[in-house]
Amino acid sequence: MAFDLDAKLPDVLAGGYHLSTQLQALLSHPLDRSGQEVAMAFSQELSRVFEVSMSMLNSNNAAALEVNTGNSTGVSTPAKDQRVRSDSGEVVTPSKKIREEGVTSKEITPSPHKDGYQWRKYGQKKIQNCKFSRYYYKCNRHRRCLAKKKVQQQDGISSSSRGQLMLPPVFEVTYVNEHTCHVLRANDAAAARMVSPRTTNNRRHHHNALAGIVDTTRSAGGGDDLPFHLSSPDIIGGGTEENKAIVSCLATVISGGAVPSPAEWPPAPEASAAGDPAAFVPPPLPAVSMDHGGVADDGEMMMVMVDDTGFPWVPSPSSFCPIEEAGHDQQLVTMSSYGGDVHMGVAGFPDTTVWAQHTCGAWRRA
DNA sequence: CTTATTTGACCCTC
DNA sequence: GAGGGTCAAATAAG
Repeated sequence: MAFDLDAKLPDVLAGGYHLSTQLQALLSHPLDRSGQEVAMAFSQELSRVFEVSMSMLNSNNAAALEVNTGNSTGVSTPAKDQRVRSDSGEVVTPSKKIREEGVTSKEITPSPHKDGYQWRKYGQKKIQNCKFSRYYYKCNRHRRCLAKKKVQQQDGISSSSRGQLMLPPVFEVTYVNEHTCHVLRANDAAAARMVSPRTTNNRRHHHNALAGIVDTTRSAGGGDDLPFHLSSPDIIGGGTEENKAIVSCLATVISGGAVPSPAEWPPAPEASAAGDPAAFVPPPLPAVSMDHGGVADDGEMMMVMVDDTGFPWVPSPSSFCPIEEAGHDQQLVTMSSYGGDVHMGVAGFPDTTVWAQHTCGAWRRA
């Protein structure tokens, strides 16, 4: 497959899809030597498709995407989003509604809704010279999350010019603003705990946290309306002693510091409850680092951690649950990935002694 | 009843 | 006035 220098990304991807289909057909029955060679050739071409696509995306997003705005001129996104100077000299974008927003990324995808977030549609607009309407979505994980996205089905690439093949619809997804929902939700969880630190609800959450289940129930107490802003990462400190303790616990774990040996660990709560004397075996320390963390101006705790793959972790809604056991008021913090299906628990005493941490959704015992 | 979606109206910029 | 983005009342769905 030769790559036309003027090729548009959707065309390159369409070609890749075509190759993939042919390769699948080829692999559907046993291959002789020549068949293997053909399959290898297809595979190499597919690799090139990915290389070229990545290159186009990385080198020049606007030009590479050739966002089809309908005029088919091949001209990249107009200067609408370019910043200009206002009368006061302030650098702003022309549109008031876009002034405080920024396009964070664009992508071409056949599945515009599978990005790990929950979105609420708030508008639909027929765009001039576009065959398909444009859809507008806001992040639905938190009412005050600023993230939005626009989804525009691409014209003219639902069927291949290369012939017989009918391709699935392809969408251009434009993401606007970074997600703030993870921080807002962390704040909600902390606020809920501050409001009612010893309720049966918390006990239920405690159980869920131990089981690695993310309770997606909205936090009570009108947390959505709490004032919040993320300060710089150096804000650790301040706030309640409890919050300080939790932050300190996490910092200890993250830094790989004074974690007790397994022999020093107390039994897992559920092991105690079940009368099971089995040892509580900790998993290896995950390679994580504190990205943001500390106590906000209003005294609420927050944190965002990033693991060695750059994946962010945030406190789940079931975080910060007290464990009243053996006379200790232990704190359990469950960190949750955005996907909600992988968890890491960090627990400790208010005296900042970290006694356990865990990955992969459940407290594991030998 | 609550939540999500639809869709016409409105706002803003060019 | 055109065009794109957002709002919000009406409607649908669970």
